[in-house]
Amino acid sequence: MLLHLHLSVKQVFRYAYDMAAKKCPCPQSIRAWTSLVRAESAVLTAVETDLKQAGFPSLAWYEILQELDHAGSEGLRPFELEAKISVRQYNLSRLLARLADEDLIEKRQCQGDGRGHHVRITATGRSMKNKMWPAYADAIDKHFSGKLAMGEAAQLAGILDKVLG
Amino acid sequence: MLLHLHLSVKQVFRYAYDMAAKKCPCPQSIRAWTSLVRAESAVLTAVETDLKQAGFPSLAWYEILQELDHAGSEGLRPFELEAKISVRQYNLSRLLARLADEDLIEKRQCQGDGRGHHVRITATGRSMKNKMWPAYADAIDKHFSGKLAMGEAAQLAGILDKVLG
DNA sequence: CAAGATTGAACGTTCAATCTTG
DNA sequence: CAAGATTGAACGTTCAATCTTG
Repeated sequence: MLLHLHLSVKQVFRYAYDMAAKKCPCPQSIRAWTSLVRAESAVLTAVETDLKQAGFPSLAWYEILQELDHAGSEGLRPFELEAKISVRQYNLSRLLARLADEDLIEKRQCQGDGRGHHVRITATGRSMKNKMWPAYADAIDKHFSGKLAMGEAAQLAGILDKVLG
Repeated sequence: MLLHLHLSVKQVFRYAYDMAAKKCPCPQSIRAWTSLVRAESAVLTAVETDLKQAGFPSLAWYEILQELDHAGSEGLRPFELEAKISVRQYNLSRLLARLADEDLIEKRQCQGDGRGHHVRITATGRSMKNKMWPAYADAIDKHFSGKLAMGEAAQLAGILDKVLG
Protein backbone atom coordinates (compact mmCIF):
# COMPACT_ATOMS: atom_id res chain seq x y z
CA MET A 1 0.00 0.00 0.00
CA LEU A 2 2.82 2.34 0.91
CA LEU A 3 4.70 1.37 -2.22
CA HIS A 4 1.60 1.87 -4.28
CA LEU A 5 1.04 5.29 -2.77
CA HIS A 6 4.66 6.19 -3.36
CA LEU A 7 4.43 5.29 -7.05
CA SER A 8 1.16 7.12 -7.45
CA VAL A 9 2.58 10.31 -6.04
CA LYS A 10 5.58 9.98 -8.30
CA GLN A 11 3.32 9.39 -11.25
CA VAL A 12 1.22 12.39 -10.39
CA PHE A 13 4.30 14.61 -10.36
CA ARG A 14 5.63 13.14 -13.57
CA TYR A 15 2.24 13.63 -15.16
CA ALA A 16 2.06 17.24 -13.98
CA TYR A 17 5.53 17.78 -15.38
CA ASP A 18 4.61 16.35 -18.76
CA MET A 19 1.51 18.48 -18.83
CA ALA A 20 3.48 21.61 -18.04
CA ALA A 21 5.99 20.75 -20.75
CA LYS A 22 3.14 19.92 -23.16
CA LYS A 23 4.70 16.57 -23.83
CA CYS A 24 1.58 14.45 -23.97
CA PRO A 25 -2.16 14.97 -24.15
CA CYS A 26 -4.08 14.05 -21.02
CA PRO A 27 -6.85 11.41 -21.06
CA GLN A 28 -9.61 14.00 -21.43
CA SER A 29 -7.85 15.45 -24.45
CA ILE A 30 -7.62 12.04 -26.09
CA ARG A 31 -11.27 11.36 -25.37
CA ALA A 32 -12.23 14.73 -26.82
CA TRP A 33 -10.10 14.08 -29.89
CA THR A 34 -11.73 10.69 -30.45
CA SER A 35 -15.20 12.15 -29.99
CA LEU A 36 -14.43 14.95 -32.42
CA VAL A 37 -13.29 12.63 -35.19
CA ARG A 38 -16.05 10.08 -34.61
CA ALA A 39 -18.88 12.60 -34.31
CA GLU A 40 -17.85 14.63 -37.33
CA SER A 41 -17.43 11.58 -39.48
CA ALA A 42 -20.74 10.03 -38.41
CA VAL A 43 -22.75 13.21 -38.87
CA LEU A 44 -21.09 14.20 -42.13
CA THR A 45 -21.66 10.75 -43.59
CA ALA A 46 -25.30 10.82 -42.52
CA VAL A 47 -25.86 14.28 -44.01
CA GLU A 48 -24.11 13.39 -47.27
CA THR A 49 -26.16 10.21 -47.52
CA ASP A 50 -29.41 12.14 -47.07
CA LEU A 51 -28.42 14.63 -49.77
CA LYS A 52 -27.49 11.85 -52.14
CA GLN A 53 -30.75 10.02 -51.45
CA ALA A 54 -32.57 13.21 -52.41
CA GLY A 55 -30.67 13.24 -55.71
CA PHE A 56 -28.42 16.18 -54.88
CA PRO A 57 -24.67 16.62 -55.36
CA SER A 58 -22.18 16.56 -52.50
CA LEU A 59 -21.56 19.22 -49.86
CA ALA A 60 -18.29 20.13 -51.58
CA TRP A 61 -20.32 21.25 -54.59
CA TYR A 62 -22.77 23.10 -52.35
CA GLU A 63 -19.98 24.97 -50.65
CA ILE A 64 -18.54 26.14 -53.95
CA LEU A 65 -21.97 27.22 -55.22
CA GLN A 66 -22.57 29.13 -52.00
CA GLU A 67 -19.27 30.99 -52.11
CA LEU A 68 -19.75 31.89 -55.77
CA ASP A 69 -23.33 33.04 -55.18
CA HIS A 70 -22.13 35.21 -52.33
CA ALA A 71 -19.34 36.62 -54.48
CA GLY A 72 -21.84 38.10 -56.94
CA SER A 73 -21.50 38.84 -60.63
CA GLU A 74 -17.74 39.32 -60.50
CA GLY A 75 -17.25 35.72 -59.49
CA LEU A 76 -14.02 34.55 -57.92
CA ARG A 77 -10.60 33.51 -59.09
CA PRO A 78 -9.86 29.86 -58.32
CA PHE A 79 -7.11 30.85 -55.88
CA GLU A 80 -9.59 33.03 -53.98
CA LEU A 81 -12.04 30.15 -53.76
CA GLU A 82 -9.18 27.93 -52.67
CA ALA A 83 -8.64 30.17 -49.64
CA LYS A 84 -12.32 30.38 -48.67
CA ILE A 85 -13.06 26.68 -48.67
CA SER A 86 -10.05 24.64 -47.67
CA VAL A 87 -9.21 22.73 -50.79
CA ARG A 88 -6.03 22.22 -52.74
CA GLN A 89 -5.44 23.85 -56.09
CA TYR A 90 -5.19 20.64 -58.08
CA ASN A 91 -8.30 19.31 -56.40
CA LEU A 92 -10.28 22.48 -56.98
CA SER A 93 -9.26 22.48 -60.62
CA ARG A 94 -11.07 19.17 -61.23
CA LEU A 95 -13.99 20.00 -58.95
CA LEU A 96 -14.63 23.15 -61.00
CA ALA A 97 -14.35 21.17 -64.21
CA ARG A 98 -17.11 18.82 -63.02
CA LEU A 99 -19.32 21.72 -61.91
CA ALA A 100 -18.80 23.39 -65.28
CA ASP A 101 -19.72 20.12 -67.04
CA GLU A 102 -23.09 20.29 -65.31
CA ASP A 103 -23.49 23.98 -66.21
CA LEU A 104 -23.64 24.95 -62.55
CA ILE A 105 -20.72 27.37 -62.94
CA GLU A 106 -18.94 29.07 -65.83
CA LYS A 107 -15.31 29.97 -66.34
CA ARG A 108 -14.06 33.02 -68.13
CA GLN A 109 -10.59 33.97 -69.19
CA CYS A 110 -9.38 36.77 -66.95
CA GLN A 111 -8.49 39.93 -68.83
CA GLY A 112 -5.43 41.64 -67.39
CA ASP A 113 -3.94 38.39 -66.12
CA GLY A 114 -3.56 35.81 -68.83
CA ARG A 115 -2.87 33.05 -66.30
CA GLY A 116 -6.14 33.34 -64.50
CA HIS A 117 -9.84 32.72 -64.80
CA HIS A 118 -12.95 34.10 -63.20
CA VAL A 119 -15.46 31.53 -62.03
CA ARG A 120 -19.11 32.52 -61.71
CA ILE A 121 -22.27 30.72 -60.67
CA THR A 122 -24.86 30.21 -63.44
CA ALA A 123 -28.64 30.50 -63.13
CA THR A 124 -28.77 26.71 -63.09
CA GLY A 125 -26.19 26.68 -60.33
CA ARG A 126 -28.07 29.21 -58.24
CA SER A 127 -31.26 27.24 -58.67
CA MET A 128 -29.51 24.02 -57.62
CA LYS A 129 -28.03 25.73 -54.57
CA ASN A 130 -31.45 27.03 -53.54
CA LYS A 131 -33.07 23.64 -53.96
CA MET A 132 -30.34 21.98 -51.93
CA TRP A 133 -30.59 24.20 -48.89
CA PRO A 134 -33.86 22.86 -47.42
CA ALA A 135 -32.64 19.27 -47.72
CA TYR A 136 -29.29 20.24 -46.24
CA ALA A 137 -30.89 22.17 -43.37
CA ASP A 138 -33.19 19.25 -42.54
CA ALA A 139 -30.26 16.87 -42.50
CA ILE A 140 -28.20 19.11 -40.20
CA ASP A 141 -31.08 19.34 -37.80
CA LYS A 142 -31.90 15.66 -37.92
CA HIS A 143 -28.36 14.37 -37.43
CA PHE A 144 -26.74 17.19 -35.48
CA SER A 145 -28.50 20.14 -33.90
CA GLY A 146 -31.65 18.18 -33.08
CA LYS A 147 -29.60 16.13 -30.64
CA LEU A 148 -28.34 19.13 -28.68
CA ALA A 149 -29.97 21.09 -25.88
CA MET A 150 -30.42 24.87 -25.86
CA GLY A 151 -27.10 26.66 -25.83
CA GLU A 152 -24.96 23.60 -26.48
CA ALA A 153 -24.51 24.43 -30.16
CA ALA A 154 -23.13 27.88 -29.31
CA GLN A 155 -20.89 26.37 -26.63
CA LEU A 156 -19.58 23.80 -29.09
CA ALA A 157 -18.89 26.44 -31.73
CA GLY A 158 -17.03 28.55 -29.19
CA ILE A 159 -14.66 25.76 -28.25
CA LEU A 160 -14.13 24.56 -31.82
CA ASP A 161 -13.31 28.05 -33.02
CA LYS A 162 -10.48 28.17 -30.50
CA VAL A 163 -9.08 25.07 -32.15
CA LEU A 164 -9.38 26.67 -35.57
CA GLY A 165 -8.16 30.13 -34.69
CA MET B 1 -40.72 51.56 -40.31
CA LEU B 2 -44.11 50.26 -39.27
CA LEU B 3 -44.13 47.83 -42.14
CA HIS B 4 -40.65 46.71 -41.28
CA LEU B 5 -41.62 46.14 -37.66
CA HIS B 6 -44.70 44.26 -38.74
CA LEU B 7 -42.67 41.93 -40.92
CA SER B 8 -40.12 41.41 -38.23
CA VAL B 9 -42.69 40.35 -35.68
CA LYS B 10 -44.24 38.04 -38.21
CA GLN B 11 -40.83 36.60 -38.97
CA VAL B 12 -40.09 36.08 -35.32
CA PHE B 13 -43.30 34.11 -34.88
CA ARG B 14 -42.67 32.10 -38.00
CA TYR B 15 -39.17 31.40 -36.84
CA ALA B 16 -40.36 30.28 -33.40
CA TYR B 17 -42.90 28.05 -35.10
CA ASP B 18 -40.28 26.46 -37.32
CA MET B 19 -38.05 25.92 -34.31
CA ALA B 20 -40.80 24.24 -32.36
CA ALA B 21 -41.62 22.03 -35.33
CA LYS B 22 -37.90 21.34 -35.84
CA LYS B 23 -38.19 22.42 -39.42
CA CYS B 24 -34.97 24.32 -39.72
CA PRO B 25 -31.74 24.70 -37.75
CA CYS B 26 -31.27 28.06 -36.05
CA PRO B 27 -28.24 30.27 -36.82
CA GLN B 28 -26.28 28.98 -33.83
CA SER B 29 -26.78 25.43 -35.03
CA ILE B 30 -25.50 26.28 -38.47
CA ARG B 31 -22.52 28.06 -37.02
CA ALA B 32 -21.77 25.06 -34.80
CA TRP B 33 -22.12 22.70 -37.76
CA THR B 34 -19.70 24.77 -39.83
CA SER B 35 -17.21 24.97 -36.99
CA LEU B 36 -17.43 21.23 -36.43
CA VAL B 37 -16.69 20.36 -40.05
CA ARG B 38 -13.99 23.00 -40.45
CA ALA B 39 -12.21 22.27 -37.17
CA GLU B 40 -12.23 18.51 -37.61
CA SER B 41 -10.97 18.73 -41.14
CA ALA B 42 -8.22 21.23 -40.31
CA VAL B 43 -6.97 19.33 -37.29
CA LEU B 44 -7.19 15.90 -38.90
CA THR B 45 -5.29 17.11 -41.95
CA ALA B 46 -2.60 18.67 -39.75
CA VAL B 47 -2.23 15.51 -37.67
CA GLU B 48 -2.12 13.24 -40.72
CA THR B 49 0.49 15.51 -42.30
CA ASP B 50 2.68 15.35 -39.20
CA LEU B 51 2.45 11.56 -39.13
CA LYS B 52 3.31 11.32 -42.80
CA GLN B 53 6.25 13.70 -42.37
CA ALA B 54 7.55 11.39 -39.66
CA GLY B 55 7.34 8.49 -42.13
CA PHE B 56 4.37 6.77 -40.53
CA PRO B 57 1.22 5.30 -42.09
CA SER B 58 -2.19 6.93 -41.81
CA LEU B 59 -4.48 7.09 -38.79
CA ALA B 60 -6.77 4.52 -40.42
CA TRP B 61 -3.92 2.03 -40.17
CA TYR B 62 -3.18 3.06 -36.61
CA GLU B 63 -6.78 2.55 -35.59
CA ILE B 64 -6.82 -0.98 -37.00
CA LEU B 65 -3.53 -1.84 -35.31
CA GLN B 66 -4.83 -0.49 -32.02
CA GLU B 67 -8.06 -2.47 -32.15
CA LEU B 68 -6.24 -5.66 -33.08
CA ASP B 69 -3.65 -5.16 -30.35
CA HIS B 70 -6.42 -4.66 -27.85
CA ALA B 71 -8.23 -7.76 -29.08
CA GLY B 72 -5.29 -9.97 -28.10
CA SER B 73 -4.12 -13.29 -29.52
CA GLU B 74 -7.56 -14.30 -30.79
CA GLY B 75 -7.63 -11.40 -33.17
CA LEU B 76 -10.87 -10.18 -34.70
CA ARG B 77 -13.11 -11.17 -37.57
CA PRO B 78 -13.27 -8.45 -40.25
CA PHE B 79 -16.96 -7.84 -39.51
CA GLU B 80 -16.13 -7.27 -35.84
CA LEU B 81 -13.46 -4.76 -36.79
CA GLU B 82 -15.94 -3.17 -39.18
CA ALA B 83 -18.24 -2.43 -36.24
CA LYS B 84 -15.51 -1.03 -33.97
CA ILE B 85 -14.04 1.42 -36.41
CA SER B 86 -16.64 2.80 -38.77
CA VAL B 87 -15.57 1.49 -42.13
CA ARG B 88 -17.37 -0.35 -44.89
CA GLN B 89 -16.78 -4.00 -45.57
CA TYR B 90 -15.41 -3.51 -49.08
CA ASN B 91 -13.14 -0.76 -47.85
CA LEU B 92 -11.87 -2.74 -44.88
CA SER B 93 -11.14 -5.66 -47.16
CA ARG B 94 -8.59 -3.65 -49.14
CA LEU B 95 -7.23 -1.83 -46.08
CA LEU B 96 -6.46 -5.19 -44.47
CA ALA B 97 -4.85 -6.41 -47.68
CA ARG B 98 -2.46 -3.44 -47.61
CA LEU B 99 -1.67 -3.95 -43.92
CA ALA B 100 -0.99 -7.63 -44.57
CA ASP B 101 1.31 -6.71 -47.48
CA GLU B 102 3.44 -4.77 -45.00
CA ASP B 103 3.36 -7.69 -42.52
CA LEU B 104 1.66 -5.53 -39.91
CA ILE B 105 -1.23 -7.98 -39.59
CA GLU B 106 -1.88 -11.59 -40.54
CA LYS B 107 -5.02 -13.32 -41.75
CA ARG B 108 -5.99 -16.87 -40.92
CA GLN B 109 -8.75 -19.02 -42.26
CA CYS B 110 -11.40 -19.34 -39.59
CA GLN B 111 -12.05 -22.94 -38.56
CA GLY B 112 -15.71 -23.61 -37.94
CA ASP B 113 -16.83 -20.98 -40.40
CA GLY B 114 -15.41 -21.43 -43.86
CA ARG B 115 -16.52 -17.97 -44.93
CA GLY B 116 -14.56 -16.09 -42.33
CA HIS B 117 -11.06 -15.10 -41.34
CA HIS B 118 -9.36 -14.09 -38.14
CA VAL B 119 -7.12 -11.06 -38.37
CA ARG B 120 -4.32 -10.63 -35.85
CA ILE B 121 -1.62 -8.04 -35.26
CA THR B 122 1.95 -9.20 -35.88
CA ALA B 123 5.03 -8.33 -33.82
CA THR B 124 5.98 -5.89 -36.58
CA GLY B 125 2.52 -4.39 -36.38
CA ARG B 126 2.67 -3.99 -32.62
CA SER B 127 6.08 -2.37 -32.90
CA MET B 128 4.79 0.04 -35.54
CA LYS B 129 1.79 0.92 -33.40
CA ASN B 130 4.01 1.63 -30.41
CA LYS B 131 6.37 3.80 -32.43
CA MET B 132 3.47 5.75 -33.87
CA TRP B 133 1.84 6.68 -30.58
CA PRO B 134 4.33 9.34 -29.40
CA ALA B 135 4.18 11.10 -32.77
CA TYR B 136 0.40 10.85 -32.80
CA ALA B 137 0.12 12.15 -29.22
CA ASP B 138 2.39 15.08 -29.97
CA ALA B 139 0.34 15.98 -33.03
CA ILE B 140 -2.95 15.84 -31.11
CA ASP B 141 -1.55 18.11 -28.48
CA LYS B 142 0.02 20.51 -30.94
CA HIS B 143 -2.98 20.91 -33.21
CA PHE B 144 -5.87 20.26 -30.85
CA SER B 145 -5.67 19.98 -27.09
CA GLY B 146 -2.87 22.51 -26.75
CA LYS B 147 -5.28 25.17 -27.99
CA LEU B 148 -7.89 24.48 -25.32
CA ALA B 149 -8.13 25.72 -21.76
CA MET B 150 -8.60 23.48 -18.70
CA GLY B 151 -11.90 21.64 -18.84
CA GLU B 152 -12.79 22.58 -22.39
CA ALA B 153 -11.74 19.21 -23.78
CA ALA B 154 -14.07 17.40 -21.40
CA GLN B 155 -16.88 19.83 -22.18
CA LEU B 156 -16.37 19.32 -25.90
CA ALA B 157 -16.39 15.54 -25.54
CA GLY B 158 -19.58 15.70 -23.53
CA ILE B 159 -21.45 17.63 -26.20
CA LEU B 160 -20.07 15.60 -29.10
CA ASP B 161 -21.02 12.34 -27.42
CA LYS B 162 -24.62 13.52 -27.34
CA VAL B 163 -24.43 13.91 -31.11
CA LEU B 164 -23.01 10.42 -31.46
CA GLY B 165 -25.19 8.63 -28.94
C1' DC C 1 12.11 32.65 -60.61
C1' DA C 2 7.18 33.12 -58.50
C1' DA C 3 2.17 32.82 -59.00
C1' DG C 4 -1.88 30.79 -60.98
C1' DA C 5 -3.56 26.82 -62.75
C1' DT C 6 -3.81 22.19 -65.02
C1' DT C 7 -2.65 17.26 -65.88
C1' DG C 8 -0.71 12.14 -65.95
C1' DA C 9 -0.11 8.51 -63.13
C1' DA C 10 -0.68 6.35 -58.76
C1' DC C 11 -3.52 5.53 -55.22
C1' DG C 12 -7.73 5.03 -52.32
C1' DT C 13 -12.81 4.77 -52.08
C1' DT C 14 -17.29 3.60 -53.72
C1' DC C 15 -20.91 0.97 -55.95
C1' DA C 16 -22.73 -2.99 -57.65
C1' DA C 17 -21.80 -7.59 -58.71
C1' DT C 18 -19.96 -11.78 -57.24
C1' DC C 19 -18.37 -15.71 -54.61
C1' DT C 20 -18.64 -19.01 -50.78
C1' DT C 21 -20.58 -21.05 -46.85
C1' DG C 22 -24.31 -21.18 -43.05
C1' DC D 1 -31.94 -16.78 -49.09
C1' DA D 2 -28.70 -14.41 -45.50
C1' DA D 3 -24.08 -13.48 -43.73
C1' DG D 4 -19.24 -12.81 -44.42
C1' DA D 5 -16.10 -11.27 -47.50
C1' DT D 6 -13.87 -10.00 -51.98
C1' DT D 7 -13.39 -7.79 -56.58
C1' DG D 8 -13.93 -5.06 -61.31
C1' DA D 9 -14.91 -0.81 -62.89
C1' DA D 10 -15.88 3.94 -62.06
C1' DC D 11 -14.80 7.72 -59.65
C1' DG D 12 -12.32 11.13 -56.72
C1' DT D 13 -7.95 12.60 -54.54
C1' DT D 14 -3.07 13.09 -54.24
C1' DC D 15 1.64 13.88 -55.70
C1' DA D 16 4.85 15.51 -58.68
C1' DA D 17 5.53 17.41 -63.05
C1' DT D 18 4.22 20.74 -66.25
C1' DC D 19 2.54 24.81 -68.56
C1' DT D 20 1.78 29.80 -69.02
C1' DT D 21 2.18 34.44 -67.72
C1' DG D 22 3.78 38.20 -64.31
